[in-house]
Amino acid sequence: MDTGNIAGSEGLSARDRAYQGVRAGILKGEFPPGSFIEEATACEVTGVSRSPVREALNRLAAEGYLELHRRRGAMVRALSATELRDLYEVRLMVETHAVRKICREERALPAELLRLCEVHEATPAEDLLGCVEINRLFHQALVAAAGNRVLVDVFDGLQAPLSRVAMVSLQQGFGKTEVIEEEHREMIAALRAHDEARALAVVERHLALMPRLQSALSS
Amino acid sequence: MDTGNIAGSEGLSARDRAYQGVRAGILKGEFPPGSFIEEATACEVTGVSRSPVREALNRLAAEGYLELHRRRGAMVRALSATELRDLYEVRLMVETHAVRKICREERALPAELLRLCEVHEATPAEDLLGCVEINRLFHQALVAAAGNRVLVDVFDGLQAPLSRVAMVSLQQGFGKTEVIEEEHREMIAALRAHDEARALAVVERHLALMPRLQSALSS
DNA sequence: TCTCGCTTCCTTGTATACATGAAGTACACG
DNA sequence: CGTGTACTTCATGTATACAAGGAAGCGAGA
Repeated sequence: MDTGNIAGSEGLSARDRAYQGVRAGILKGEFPPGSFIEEATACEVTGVSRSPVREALNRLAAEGYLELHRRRGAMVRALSATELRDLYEVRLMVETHAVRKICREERALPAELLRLCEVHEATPAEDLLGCVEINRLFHQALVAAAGNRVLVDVFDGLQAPLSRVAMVSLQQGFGKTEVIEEEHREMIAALRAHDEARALAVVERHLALMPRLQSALSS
Repeated sequence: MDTGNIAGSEGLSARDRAYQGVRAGILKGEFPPGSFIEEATACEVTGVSRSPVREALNRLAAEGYLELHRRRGAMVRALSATELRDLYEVRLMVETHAVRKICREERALPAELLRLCEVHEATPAEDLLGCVEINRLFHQALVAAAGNRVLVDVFDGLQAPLSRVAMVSLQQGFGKTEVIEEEHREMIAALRAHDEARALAVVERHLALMPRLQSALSS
């Protein structure tokens, strides 16, 4: 039953191994959109039995990676252009709300935001995965600064499907990482000054770049 | 193994029976907030085995009813005043966004909205569950009219935790159902006229009533 | 009597066996 | 040759058996 110990799987529960294994397979394109993942297949790939695999598939379905058809199995969902647009519209709504709240209530900015900028600057542009993660953390911290836990949960829920295009986005050369970092700094400055109009402008400009990759969606 | 056939459970999968059974227990207060629900208990209550029960508990945890502690079990979550406020803040954000979009893009209103008003009028005020459901459907249809599927998903995600207080809310006498229906009609009129300011005012007034029940939250 | 440690039990986590129902195929009939 | 039906097969849905870890209770020693 030992499949050779996936790196970093020490101490993780079988369910988490199954989740990460299947998720990675989807992200890498080993399970192309539209294809069905049978439980037995997921078991072989991840090296765990059906019980944890089923829980993992359920979770992946809840996060939008899969579509569960009763007695048919788990189909890998394709991200349609429409859905991508909808996702970014909601994301813009969430971040806009967060920024407005931060400015109006003059909330203190967490040191985390500035720290992430430093980390970003110190990260080589070649490290795509690293930049994507830092960018995600920045926006998450921004939303968290609004002080609404539910809002953060909603934002996190959007991240799962968006993570599927984030890497593609950067690989395709959209959103140069230096530009992103610069805009993050500008955002911090605007928020510090409680300049709502300017902060909103930055958010809109920053997020407007993303949906362009609709054209790169054929994968 | 036959526990006497819960009403309306014909044809439902064991997982759904488990889900509805445990959920009903939480809503009815048979599992008070803070208490732990053991899998074996859920099995006895719902009459299914542990496999579907586990899936049901996972789903309930994802919806915010339960809090899963590793190797400790499923604790019934209490809705704190803070969380309730956060939920309504996000809900207001979502509905505001939907209303703005409907007005600006001059979207057609689905006949569903008006139909729900008629149904609401025809429903006796004593039928609390019915009124709650109609109200939920109205707001869901309103959000759906914005034409963003992801937005609807987010809205639906808010409903699960809010359903726990909706009934209490009406029982306590907040939000007389006639007032609610009248405001729904006013909302429709404003949207028809693409009167953004008026529609937004109605939304805010309509939702502002709800968080008052924070005081009735001790249950 | 209090505290430390061990043991035991009970819970969750995981694996596997069994049931059920659907989909695909092959054969027979029109 | 096309179509319909019945059978076979196989994936999912469900139940149960096994493993492992933690918490509570009990006992012994200080």
